[in-house]
Amino acid sequence: MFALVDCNSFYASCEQVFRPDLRGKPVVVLSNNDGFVVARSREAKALGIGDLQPFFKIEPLLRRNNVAIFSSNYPLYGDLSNRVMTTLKNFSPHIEVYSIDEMFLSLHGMQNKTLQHGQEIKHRLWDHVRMPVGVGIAPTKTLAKMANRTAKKIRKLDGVCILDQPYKWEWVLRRVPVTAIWGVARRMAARLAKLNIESAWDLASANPRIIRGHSNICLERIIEELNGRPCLSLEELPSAKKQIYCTRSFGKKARELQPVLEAISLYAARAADKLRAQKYLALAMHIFFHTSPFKSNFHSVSDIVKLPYPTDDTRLITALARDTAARLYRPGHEFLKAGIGLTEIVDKKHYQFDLLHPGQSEKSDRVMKVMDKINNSEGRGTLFLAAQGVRKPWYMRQQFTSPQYTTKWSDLPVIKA
DNA sequence: TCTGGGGTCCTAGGACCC
DNA sequence: TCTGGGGTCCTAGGACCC
Repeated sequence: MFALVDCNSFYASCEQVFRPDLRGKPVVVLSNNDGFVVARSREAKALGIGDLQPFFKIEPLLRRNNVAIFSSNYPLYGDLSNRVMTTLKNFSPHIEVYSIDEMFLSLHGMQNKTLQHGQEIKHRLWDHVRMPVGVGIAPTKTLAKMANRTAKKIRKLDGVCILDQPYKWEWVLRRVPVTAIWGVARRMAARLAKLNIESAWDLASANPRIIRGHSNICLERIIEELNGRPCLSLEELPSAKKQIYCTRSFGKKARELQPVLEAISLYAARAADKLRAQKYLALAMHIFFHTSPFKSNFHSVSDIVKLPYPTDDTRLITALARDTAARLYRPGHEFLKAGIGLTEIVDKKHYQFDLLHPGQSEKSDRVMKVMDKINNSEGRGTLFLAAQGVRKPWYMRQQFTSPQYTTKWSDLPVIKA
């Protein structure tokens, strides 16, 4: 049996942890650059605020209804996510962290008291972290996802849903469209509709081989999983990243080369930081920037360049990223977004170096080590390359950021006596 | 004025090999 | 008359996830 624990409106719930005055009130959290609504408390949903709505379009509605608005505060969310995970480890030795707000647990050998178990998980997370969650329990991950969704939709279930018998999951699957299934979205649904498959149950009772002819192996696995036959296993060890991207929209559109170069430099440095944290080296890099796709004359440039040797040196990666960006840049455009990706990455420890090429110098390693040490102890961005610029007027908008309550000494909440 | 960011996996088709 | 069979690797593009 698998349990899927999914935090309710995770980002909004995180903001409420240190603002209990906002409990029971409408709260929304915006994406980077204050672009979209990415999380809504239940009360905000009740006001008719949809998911992924552009902020500028719904701002009047939010103001009118006194909705609490927050920019994304990832240090806070990441830390609370870790606390949720730590608490869950008391319930099962086998946990997969699927995303920042979702964890799968293996409940092997606990078949008989699953409902009680689910309730305990929910209550403990509220007691320890003040995090409201839904719990779905079923014999496969796909059904556990469905159980979780059901736990949140049907109030009577009180946040916990167990689908441990075929008649139970048949009841649910008959009542939801295929798009309610994990791994089936709009485009797949359109193709299935042509085969007269509309409900999740239609898909569950279809012939996997025939469906595969119309699609791919993923959908065949989904059918098996919907029938209680596990195809997806618990992945306890997070797999190493295969590519590392850092990309952002500009807070103020870039009309000149300078802000583009500064942004590219900053994102190159961030990507290199992540690369070193994973103890990997990069062999190639993807650089791109573009204007708004919502406007006419959409202009987009990109290039993939090889690094001279496998490296994790911020200085080398930044220099090449800047040269590439300068080469791609054409004046006369208002750039909306820029980014870089490290696309070919290899394990630093096991990489076989070229016999005739010395590769990255030890001096480079030492410089990067010092840089990381300072930035880890004094805060990110304490030591940086001047190429990133100092004032950064192009940096993303974050008008409504809450304090980093749990990860920054100066933001620690103060209790008044 | 104003629309996120960071990933993964799969397949088809081309290039190339013996 | 008339041009195999089996395989690998790479890339672009599609689809999906949170």
